[in-house]
Amino acid sequence: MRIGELASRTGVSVRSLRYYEEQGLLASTRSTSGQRHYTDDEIERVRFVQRLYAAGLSSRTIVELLPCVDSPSEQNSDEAFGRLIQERDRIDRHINELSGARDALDRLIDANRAHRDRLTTRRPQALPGTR
Amino acid sequence: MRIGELASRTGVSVRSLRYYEEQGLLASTRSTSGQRHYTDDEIERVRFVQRLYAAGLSSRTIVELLPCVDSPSEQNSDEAFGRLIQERDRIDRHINELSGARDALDRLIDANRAHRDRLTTRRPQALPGTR
DNA sequence: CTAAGACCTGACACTGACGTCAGATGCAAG
DNA sequence: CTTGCATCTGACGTCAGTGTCAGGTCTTAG
Repeated sequence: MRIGELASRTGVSVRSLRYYEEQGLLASTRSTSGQRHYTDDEIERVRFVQRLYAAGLSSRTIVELLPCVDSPSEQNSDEAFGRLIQERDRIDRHINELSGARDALDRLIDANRAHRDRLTTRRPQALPGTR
Repeated sequence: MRIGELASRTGVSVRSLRYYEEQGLLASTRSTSGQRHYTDDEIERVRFVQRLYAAGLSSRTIVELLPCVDSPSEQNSDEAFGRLIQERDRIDRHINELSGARDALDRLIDANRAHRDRLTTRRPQALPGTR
């Protein structure tokens, strides 16, 4: 398939796909005229990359752990494997941060809701004399 | 305290503190010569803001829900309260995304470790307790 | 008083993933 | 063949939080 189809099937913009290739995240074969062609496998690849992006990894970091993705059977450089572990742990810590922030918001929500409820129980739903 | 002390006590750069003020996230009183002065309360405020930044909220968004932080006892605009709920849910969804990514990395780690173990079982010394 | 260091404002630089535009070429349909 | 859309490369724009520099003022120790 060509780049437009890959874009629409993954929900990723054409611009981004070209960027991924530029960063070494995505490969394509080229027709004689220079147009990119992809196999269905690339769909998975794009989704995987998207997922890591969403998890806060940079393209540089993703590139560094691609050896573990593309040939886990070979003895990949310890560097790549180390990155993998490192990023997993970073995500773990990030999840904890987010949980903390969510809890803080939850407390705020409760505090605010308490006051709101006091209003709405006295005057059920909406002020009658407004306007 | 002055801005330098607030910076060192929160671990946030002086530049950032001024930026926070510019964005309406942080208040300061000014001495006659124009220098910023803070009370201890601002330490908490800065940490709160940092926490929300870490959770992916933009300064604009944080500003929008500050009414709920600063005066939860008043009936704040539904808009601010709505934002609060909305951001809480966004964080929740983000946590799920991250969990998915982490699981994907875990699977990769296992796959790679399997091959590595085959090497390391021949030559002991391995990674003993690396989960 | 003086020197050093903290602080002030204002401005520009940077990063990274992408949007967007321009100008050229490719390709399928009428 | 032509028309029109897809694609190509290359370049510049964006956004947000922050670094950093310049040129000036304030504060405090000695």
